[in-house]
Amino acid sequence: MNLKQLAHMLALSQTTVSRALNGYPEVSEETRRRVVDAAKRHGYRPNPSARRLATGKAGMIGYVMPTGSSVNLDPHFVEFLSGLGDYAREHELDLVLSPTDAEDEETTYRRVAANKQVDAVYVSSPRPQDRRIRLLQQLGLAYIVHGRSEGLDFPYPFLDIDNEGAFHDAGRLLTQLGHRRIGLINGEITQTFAIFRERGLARALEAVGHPLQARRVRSVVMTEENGYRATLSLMDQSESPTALVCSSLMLALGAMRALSERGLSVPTDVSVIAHDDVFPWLKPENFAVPLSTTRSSIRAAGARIAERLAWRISGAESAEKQEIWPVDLVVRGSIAAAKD
Amino acid sequence: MNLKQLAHMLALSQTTVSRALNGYPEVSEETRRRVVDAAKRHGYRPNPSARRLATGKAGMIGYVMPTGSSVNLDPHFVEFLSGLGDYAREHELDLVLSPTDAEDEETTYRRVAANKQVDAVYVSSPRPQDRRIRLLQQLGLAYIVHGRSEGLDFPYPFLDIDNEGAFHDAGRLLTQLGHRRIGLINGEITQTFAIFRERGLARALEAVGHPLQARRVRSVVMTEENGYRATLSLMDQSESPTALVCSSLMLALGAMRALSERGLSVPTDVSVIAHDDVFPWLKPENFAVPLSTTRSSIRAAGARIAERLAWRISGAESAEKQEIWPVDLVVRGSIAAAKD
DNA sequence: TTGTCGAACCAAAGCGCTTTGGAAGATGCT
DNA sequence: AGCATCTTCCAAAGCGCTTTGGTTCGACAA
Repeated sequence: MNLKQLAHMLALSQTTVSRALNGYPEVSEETRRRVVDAAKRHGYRPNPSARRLATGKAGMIGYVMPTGSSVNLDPHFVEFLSGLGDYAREHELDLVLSPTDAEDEETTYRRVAANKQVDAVYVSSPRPQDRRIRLLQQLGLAYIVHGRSEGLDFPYPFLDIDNEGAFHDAGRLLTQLGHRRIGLINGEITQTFAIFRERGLARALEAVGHPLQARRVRSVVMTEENGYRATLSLMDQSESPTALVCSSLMLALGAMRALSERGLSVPTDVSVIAHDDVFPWLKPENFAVPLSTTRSSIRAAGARIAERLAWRISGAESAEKQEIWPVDLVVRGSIAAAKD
Repeated sequence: MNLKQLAHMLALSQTTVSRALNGYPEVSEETRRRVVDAAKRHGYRPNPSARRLATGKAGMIGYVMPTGSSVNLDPHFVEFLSGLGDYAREHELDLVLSPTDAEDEETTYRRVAANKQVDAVYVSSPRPQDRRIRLLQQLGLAYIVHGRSEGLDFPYPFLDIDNEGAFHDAGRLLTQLGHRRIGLINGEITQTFAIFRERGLARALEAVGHPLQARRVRSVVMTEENGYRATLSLMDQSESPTALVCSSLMLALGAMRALSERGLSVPTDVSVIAHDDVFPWLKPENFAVPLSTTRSSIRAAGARIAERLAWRISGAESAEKQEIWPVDLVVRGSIAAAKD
């Protein structure tokens, strides 16, 4: 069933039917009712390709997805996607994933923009001075960044959590408990979120006159194994940390394993705080010792991004809206006062 | 830059340019070279919407993605996606995710089929007599199932791993080690993969005259917490299992926590085997006690599905090809001979 | 020389929608 | 009655491609 057939069946022109369906005013209410009714009855659905060709609007949002043997999409992505889906589902918004060679994202962004298959894209895991953002700006493709870049000389729309504040608060709490030797097991420092977290923790330590020492910081891809290794390397130093802050639950899992392997107990010997993005399948309260966390639902962020993207497309949102979410600090059994 | 402009600039008709670009024979080799060359130089890219409208071919593959507060996309999905991306990237194949209310997937499938936005879809987490498969068959939309259904009266294309064989082998190994009381912590039994796994384990136990007891089986959503709970409930029974088989690493993680909480050590008191879908961020060899696993890369499956989907679209593959991958059984420290 | 055939190219008709630029008829005002 | 003004509808022109159904021209055979 296409427009032509529907129009013919109603003895109306395609113009009128199209307008009736799209809510234009040049149609009498009675006609509109008839049209809408018939469309529903016959299950008419405008062909999106045709519509897109005519209007240039796609009704889809995109994501340029880095892949390749060296790249691992991590589980955060799927949670984010869930959130995106939560919103998109209710608006019949589809999501287009364009896989790309991680080394050459630019080409893919250009292709996506040229194809006009999507109205807007979101960008994740931004780095300082992120080239993708500059490129999108220049290509004129609508976008929103999940996270933040830094050092860009123009305003760009983003949604981020207060990573700095979160890790500052975590650090402050630890210092209040008397900890001075605090270790940080962070994500890759090329990403701004990691930079902000380190900055936050450093600020808290400075406030008590014990700057964060570089030798107590590790920046790694956030896997269990890396958490384990980083922890070992931190604990095997002289003057080892009395507290550990981890950037993800995966890292914390590895940290816990390393600590127990070294015969160190949590929180008696070492306090641990980790950032929790809220996964349904692994919860900090279920760690052998319930884990204190800075918590922010990445799924909620996904839903919010989808919503803003939708607004952005419809022109209801400015291209410069920046949004920063506060982060909860949830105290559980994994922290205690420093021994010495 | 569109076809018209390019054609005009070459002083050729659109027909000829189109044919040259698409490899039709009615064009002299010299002309073709000129055209291809000019197209490349000017960065001409056919507008996909227009092409789609004209041909009906989309050049994209789809996935109807259940979402909603009650649905949790699990981390397997992201690994699968990585694999899909590995292949798709090299073929400029995009992936369209259509989020759907989990209660009403049918509507979404119909929409996807009607929209003709994608040439084919893949179906995951099939159940016995899966209605989606029947629907797709009837809608005439090309598809491949990741996993298997059961009890369908027509042949359908799928890629599955040998879940039955894997858990049979795991069970047989355990029985060979003298275990007779074996517990199974499975995924939701509505899914065929879980059914096959239970079947495999049951077969192995029957072979030694000790049928799998229903009271030693749990079927749960595969989270750490559920693994923990299921393990507790199994171990707190009289005649508790001397060995545990888990359907995922997440479950195994919870199982390990439960066992250690009960003061049971692995493998001395309890042997453990789990299925490993191969995640980069959590590896069985890195468990406190290295975990024996049945292993099959879900990422590889994703890549293979993408490949087959591409063939399917181009008509190079039959609509009935079924493929079953063997599963490795990897022995590590978590299993030992039964004590009694 | 004429007729046939293949190679190489082209004009134009879609694909299914939106949107521009009217047109017809009803209504209001003087 | 005459004219302007809405209201409501329509024909047709795109959007950028593919594909059908030619046409033209040179080569070759008779």
